[in-house]
Amino acid sequence: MPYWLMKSEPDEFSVTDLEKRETGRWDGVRNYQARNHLRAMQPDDLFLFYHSSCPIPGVAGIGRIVRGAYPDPTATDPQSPYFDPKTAGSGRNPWSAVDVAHVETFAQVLPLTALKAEPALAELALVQRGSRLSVMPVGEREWAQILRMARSSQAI
DNA sequence: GCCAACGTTGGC
DNA sequence: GCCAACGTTGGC
Repeated sequence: MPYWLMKSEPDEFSVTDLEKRETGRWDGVRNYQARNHLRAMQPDDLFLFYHSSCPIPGVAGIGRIVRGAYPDPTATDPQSPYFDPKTAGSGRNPWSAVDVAHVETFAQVLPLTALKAEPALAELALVQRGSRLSVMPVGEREWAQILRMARSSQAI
């Protein structure tokens, strides 16, 4: 089963927000590469919930896909901050959303700095120079490594 | 707030 | 189809 990582600004939508609501819709992705990853997701796939553009960027918890990709309604909703006029005018919606459920909130965020410092994670797309991709696959070995790191940082 | 890196747009 | 200009992402 594939694993994923998805970025969100915690001011907008954090792992604790997801925890409170239990489920949510992951929408607003407006990059084709990221969208293609969304479309590859299947129910029960797990993902790392990454907090970006915040005091401590890093992996904050785990979520699970509960519904595979479907047309992103925010693209055609003029009230949405993710409204895409081009999509709305075209009658065809190229953007995708998935539904997600909360699995776990880490006691502490596993910071990006720790991920970058770990040689076993050198291949991770997240730590590549200049990577801005907001939805990306995570290899099984990397997944296991990141969970180990998250667990051990909680034990401190 | 700065800036590097990247994606997108639009003139030609 | 090229490529400069612009906008966005996201760490620092």
